[in-house]
Amino acid sequence: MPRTPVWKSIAETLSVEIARGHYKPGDKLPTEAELSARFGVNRHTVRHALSDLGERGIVRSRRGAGVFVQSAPVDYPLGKRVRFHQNIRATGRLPNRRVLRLETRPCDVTEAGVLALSPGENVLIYEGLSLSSDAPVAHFISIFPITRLAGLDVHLTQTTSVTEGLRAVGIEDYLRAETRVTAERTTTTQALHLGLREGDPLLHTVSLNTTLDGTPVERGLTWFAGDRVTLTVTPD
Amino acid sequence: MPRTPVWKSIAETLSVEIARGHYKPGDKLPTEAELSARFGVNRHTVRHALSDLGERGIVRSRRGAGVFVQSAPVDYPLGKRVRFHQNIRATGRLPNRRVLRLETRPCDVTEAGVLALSPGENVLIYEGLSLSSDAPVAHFISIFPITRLAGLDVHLTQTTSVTEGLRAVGIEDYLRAETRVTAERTTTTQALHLGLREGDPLLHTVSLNTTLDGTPVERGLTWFAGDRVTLTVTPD
DNA sequence: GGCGATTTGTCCGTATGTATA
DNA sequence: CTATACATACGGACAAATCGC
Repeated sequence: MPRTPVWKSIAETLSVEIARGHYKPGDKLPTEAELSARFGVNRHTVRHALSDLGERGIVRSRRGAGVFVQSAPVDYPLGKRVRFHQNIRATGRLPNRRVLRLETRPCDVTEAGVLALSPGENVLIYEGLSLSSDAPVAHFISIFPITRLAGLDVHLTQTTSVTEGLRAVGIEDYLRAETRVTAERTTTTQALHLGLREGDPLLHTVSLNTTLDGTPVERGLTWFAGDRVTLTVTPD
Repeated sequence: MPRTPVWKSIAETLSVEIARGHYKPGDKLPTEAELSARFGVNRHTVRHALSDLGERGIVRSRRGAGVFVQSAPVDYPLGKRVRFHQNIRATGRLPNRRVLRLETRPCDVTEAGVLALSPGENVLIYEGLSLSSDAPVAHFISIFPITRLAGLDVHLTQTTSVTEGLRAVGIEDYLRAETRVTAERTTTTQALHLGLREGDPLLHTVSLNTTLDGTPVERGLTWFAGDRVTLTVTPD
């Protein structure tokens, strides 16, 4: 059983403290000397941890000045309305999407049940990456009941916003009916897509969006990079 | 009369041992080689039994790692009121807690801010494990403003329910003001406590409970075993 | 701008445990 | 079993960049 290296646990500790907001973007971390005193290790070991955080884009070091927090996790509120573009823009970042797949195929049994479709009815599969200022924060697969949303596939090739795509096919508003959250490990391909290392933790959500009258419009599967996103729940 | 296949009786034996709690959720079963030695059959026969258990969702095998008991994850709703004992009981399991620490110390700056305390005022630290039918599902640290909840420490030695403890000091009801969710990896000690392997993913929540008039009564840090708990969010 | 203290970057070396050929 | 390679961790020395006075 391989023991986890000291430098790795230090990197994890610091990354969590940054994620908690203990150190905010732009803040200067303690000096390498202070950190090595705090963790009771050699300065080189701290440097190893810091260089790891640097590679992940979490901190950046400036010789003679110090090590500074580069990026903090995005706060991602789960409320009545969950809108990716809005959520990202609210943190002062630029939302974007990279499409990996856009295809139509017959639904399976669970999809039929969740989306209230007849067995074999077609669904639109929309898979891609969610970017926040060019940094990938999530891998998503959206499943739409295309038979009720004719033309959505075309609109999704023209806009990166699901909300806009739905509006173009007549859905003015929609609500988040349920979100289920679990923690998972990255698969190899997800690690590649999200720029993580294999086995890094992910927040996996399974969600259902419906129209105001309760008709399902989207089943969403999303894998958020665990150290780049904080889901927030605030009952109204 | 057709005799029951060997693989089927092996599957039945293992399934009973899991149900008895001999192997708890998250536990690693013996290797296929060990099992084939134990039952005196070929490894392929054991594989047949394990694949049967896998199809029934009782175990899950991970290449290169082993075969693991895959309990159905507990649904854990995050709403206006979040109550551990109620949530677990609602799934037909038996809730319990194991106390690791119960101590009073002066609060730090973040605690003072969150709990609306003066710097240096005392807080009660309540750390332990949350169990669902004896299987550990979470590691928690609760921080209470003990100066406003005199006697809570005594009551928490007599009940495992935070809700009951708070009622005993006059808090009849309390609300979940906010929950923040991130994904992390287990530390070595957490892996030991939760019966997970080092690096396994955790759901980490940071929460705040307040009285009806908004006075903070508990800051909670909780680490849920990622594969044993599903947090559910349903806006009212 | 100059100067010195601070801080990171880079190099030298030593020792240990683990995996692999 | 030996030999080899690699990752980890520690210790020290000095160069280069930065910042405050």
